Amino acid sequence: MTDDAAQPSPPAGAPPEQQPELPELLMRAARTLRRRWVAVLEPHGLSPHQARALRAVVAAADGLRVSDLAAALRIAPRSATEVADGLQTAGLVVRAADPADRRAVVLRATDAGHDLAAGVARARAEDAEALVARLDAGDRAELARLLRLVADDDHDRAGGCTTTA
Amino acid sequence: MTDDAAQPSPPAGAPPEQQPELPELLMRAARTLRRRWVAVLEPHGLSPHQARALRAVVAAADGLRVSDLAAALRIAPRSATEVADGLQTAGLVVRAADPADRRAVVLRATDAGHDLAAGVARARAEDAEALVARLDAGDRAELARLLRLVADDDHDRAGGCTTTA
DNA sequence: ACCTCATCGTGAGGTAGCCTCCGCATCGCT
DNA sequence: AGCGATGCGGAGGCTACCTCACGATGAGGT
Repeated sequence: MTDDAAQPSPPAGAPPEQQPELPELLMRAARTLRRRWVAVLEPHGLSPHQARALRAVVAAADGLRVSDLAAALRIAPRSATEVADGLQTAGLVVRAADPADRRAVVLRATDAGHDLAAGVARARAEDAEALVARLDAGDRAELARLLRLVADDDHDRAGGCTTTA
Repeated sequence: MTDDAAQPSPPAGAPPEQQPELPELLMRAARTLRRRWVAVLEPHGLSPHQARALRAVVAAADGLRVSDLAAALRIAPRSATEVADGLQTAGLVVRAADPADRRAVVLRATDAGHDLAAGVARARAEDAEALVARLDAGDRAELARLLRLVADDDHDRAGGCTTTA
């Protein structure tokens, strides 16, 4: 009777002994990705979270409410106020009254905000390109397919990056 | 009420844009994984970081120095002290004098610590198994191969989880 | 018209997790 | 010895979250 009870490592010598490694490998790849993403952001003076927020604001043609920003970032509304503060202090967004609802405040990207968002998007695309350049087209498609299988229970659609926990 | 929010990908633009999806997909899969990992940990009352720390302590047969814990967690030595405090408060580790160096403090897992670590490892393995159950053996091997290609510039080997930006 | 309740943004205050600077005991070397 | 280097931890600070409370506003009922 081989000891197979809750044993993380498969019997030595067996070829298929990488399953337990898979999750770790995935986390490692993700870590690599995030490290690069942070590195891309750094020269622009943005945190990953700020970058996500800026992207959301830029994407909203007619302004983004603070509460919508909170939803986009998956944080409490109160915390979104702080993120907005940061972006505003950096001159990337401005607050304006929502004509449709005087309680609300809409965030709108300034020219600098648009420029920075575009620059970041470009830099990020370049970096992503560099990263996946090691894979040929078939591999990319295959990887995408497999990742989709693993990730499909993730019901969120926020793009970009992970925020920590 | 405005459900505009963030638009993930603007289809208009550069033609060859399948790659930008890949990194995002990867991050999403990683997020899924981490969410599950946290869920596994929660009933045990551990944070991901504590779990990593406990694992490191348990793995060190003759005790782990605080500074080594810091290295394992990639945090400042001072911060490792705090992590150790948490584990000690939870009764999972004890501090003892290092017979070889009276400056040093070695952390040693208590029985409870060993038990909990074993339980967590089992739960995690089960969960990981459940997650990759969607893939057949060939897919797993393929995914592992592709992830290795993407992750190879990551020079650390810490398992489990990420945090920190 | 008015009253009530939900919603919006934010001030106040709290927590977790990290950091640096510093001090103290101890090592290792000369 | 003497002295710089090393290992922990106290003090204090930062960031990024959170909840609770509040004033202003919007929307619906009567």
